[in-house]
Amino acid sequence: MPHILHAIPRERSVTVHPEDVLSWFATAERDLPWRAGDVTPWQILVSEFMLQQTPVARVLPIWPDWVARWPTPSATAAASQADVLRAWGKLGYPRRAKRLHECAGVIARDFADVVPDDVELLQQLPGVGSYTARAVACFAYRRPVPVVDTNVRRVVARAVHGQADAGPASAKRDHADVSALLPGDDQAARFSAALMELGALVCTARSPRCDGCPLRSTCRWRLAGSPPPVGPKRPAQRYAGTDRQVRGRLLDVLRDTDSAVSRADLDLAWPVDPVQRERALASLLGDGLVEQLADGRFALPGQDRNDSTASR
DNA sequence: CACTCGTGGCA
DNA sequence: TTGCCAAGAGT
Repeated sequence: MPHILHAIPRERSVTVHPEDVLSWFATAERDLPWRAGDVTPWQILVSEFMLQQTPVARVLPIWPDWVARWPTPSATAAASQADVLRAWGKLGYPRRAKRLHECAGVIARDFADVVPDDVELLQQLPGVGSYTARAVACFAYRRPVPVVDTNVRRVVARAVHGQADAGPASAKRDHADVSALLPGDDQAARFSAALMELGALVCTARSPRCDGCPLRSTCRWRLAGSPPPVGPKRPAQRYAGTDRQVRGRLLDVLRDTDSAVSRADLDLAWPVDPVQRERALASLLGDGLVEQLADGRFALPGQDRNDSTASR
């Protein structure tokens, strides 16, 4: 008997008991609007697009208005890209808004306006990667697939591997890690939501609240004395002065007006460095987030331009 | 694999 | 103040 036990590698012994996480979740779950019972798969997909690299608090004021205005893929696809970009506002990474618009068109045209429930099909949609495909399959269709986001990877890194933070993402290993924890029955989907919630509320990147953690008695990282992260940390990404900031400024000008704007108007948005400004504008045109009209002015793609200032 | 791509809040 | 970070995807 002891012989068998000793043959089990430490890494693989159980440190996460699903029932502990689920009972914690029952009391700690946030009342997020996209978790309500009458929310459709499409509306859940919209929330996942918005939540890609964007905090919940910033999505909260945008999502309800968005899904009320465009409740289905076909309704979304029928909107102009300009209206979509304006409704997206300052959520950031506006290419997501464009991909969401494209995604709506594909679902409306190729899937009869019904969001697929299969991970492989979902992942072929524009803007839908491994995480989002699994999140929709799980949260919208209750499929028992592993859902691995940055929160889950951090919880697993700590509780299972005893490391302060997760290393670089590795789809195969990450999915295997979570699959090993998933309760095999109809609790799997709820468990995935609970694991994400635990990472978001308790097992946070900075100053985790271990006192309130349902895993505190078995967490390998805690049992090891909460050692600091090992290895080199990636240099923090800058924003001030980057092309991304310039793109943001240019797009901000175009979102704020119903009419097309001249190149001189765009110059005002980033006067200091014309070379960088032109590079940013070119990249926005290349991304299809901005278009240039025949008269040389610029506008969000597909917007109505019946403005009286148009030169004839 | 490494890099780009927004934005704002918080320690 | 500045650095860190937030339900990633695409190239």
